Amino acid sequence: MTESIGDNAKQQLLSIIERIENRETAKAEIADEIKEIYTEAKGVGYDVKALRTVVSLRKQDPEERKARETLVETYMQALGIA
Amino acid sequence: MTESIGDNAKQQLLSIIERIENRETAKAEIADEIKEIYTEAKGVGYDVKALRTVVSLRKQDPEERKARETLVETYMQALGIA
Amino acid sequence: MTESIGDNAKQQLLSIIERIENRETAKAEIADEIKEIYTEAKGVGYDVKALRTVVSLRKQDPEERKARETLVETYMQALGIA
Amino acid sequence: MTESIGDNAKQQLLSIIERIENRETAKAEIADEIKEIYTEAKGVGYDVKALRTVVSLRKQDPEERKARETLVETYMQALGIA
DNA sequence: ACCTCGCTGTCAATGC
DNA sequence: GCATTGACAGCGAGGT
Repeated sequence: MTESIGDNAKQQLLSIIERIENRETAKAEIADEIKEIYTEAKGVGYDVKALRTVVSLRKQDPEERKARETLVETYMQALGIA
Repeated sequence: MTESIGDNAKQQLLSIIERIENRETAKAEIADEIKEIYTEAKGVGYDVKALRTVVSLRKQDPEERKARETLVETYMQALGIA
Repeated sequence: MTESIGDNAKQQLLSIIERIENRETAKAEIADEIKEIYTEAKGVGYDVKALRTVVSLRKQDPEERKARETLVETYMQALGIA
Repeated sequence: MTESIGDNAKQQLLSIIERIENRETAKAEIADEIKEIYTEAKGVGYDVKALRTVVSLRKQDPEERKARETLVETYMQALGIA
């Protein structure tokens, strides 16, 4: 026997770790790209925070969104806040 | 010499750590209380997520809030979303 | 009947919101105190990040901690990292 | 004039938003892949939490890591914790 | 169905 | 003052 179970285990572990690291690198790169787009947008006059809100709103189901918005307004009015 | 510098240092470090832990415990208790209030509110029919939104809105400066809201709407309309 | 259901509901909602805000204020104060302690410690030469690690380690169950640490070391050695 | 400034602005905004959404989608897909790898590893007997720790440790600069670790141990020993 | 835990996004603090 | 980094809270998934 030229190869022990231990070696196989090591290979397997290494493979798992490297696959994860590989994907994490890719993810980090994309995160950077997103950041760059926001920075660029800011450079031409957009409000980054508002843009983030827009992106977030577009992600949500319109029905759900409307429903919750109404509820929030109801609560706000009950508290005497326009 | 009955007391070394090391002992003083240990005492100082211990004091720091214990003060931090003491405050963290207090903080965690309050966090639990907040959670309980939300749970209780949910029990009598309130929508927790909407309540959180209300609390969050009340925290913000009304002027700022209004301004950003307007901006978001402008963006949304430009995108053809009511 | 001098009071409508609506008024009761308003009172209830206001009570909930105010209780939450009250606790959140208390929580924020404690968070500030914790921050101050770290700042003070930094001022007398402690490494804040290391202190945070110590606080975090002390929070964990020693048994659990030891077990996981061993496992991590096993993995690290399999990967050829001391 | 067949095209107003407003239209250009709309196009620009739409472009920004779509580019962001596009990258966010890609990022979410990768995050899913990472999750899958962990799940798979768990299926063949690995401790997911320990794996995460390993990945995290490998990310850090060895020098820095060693230095801070030493500091943490110093503090721990001063507190009488092995 | 609850509850814990990890992930993500937000916010504030710090360094350049 | 801006950009980066780290702490923190909210959200969602998965396990019990």
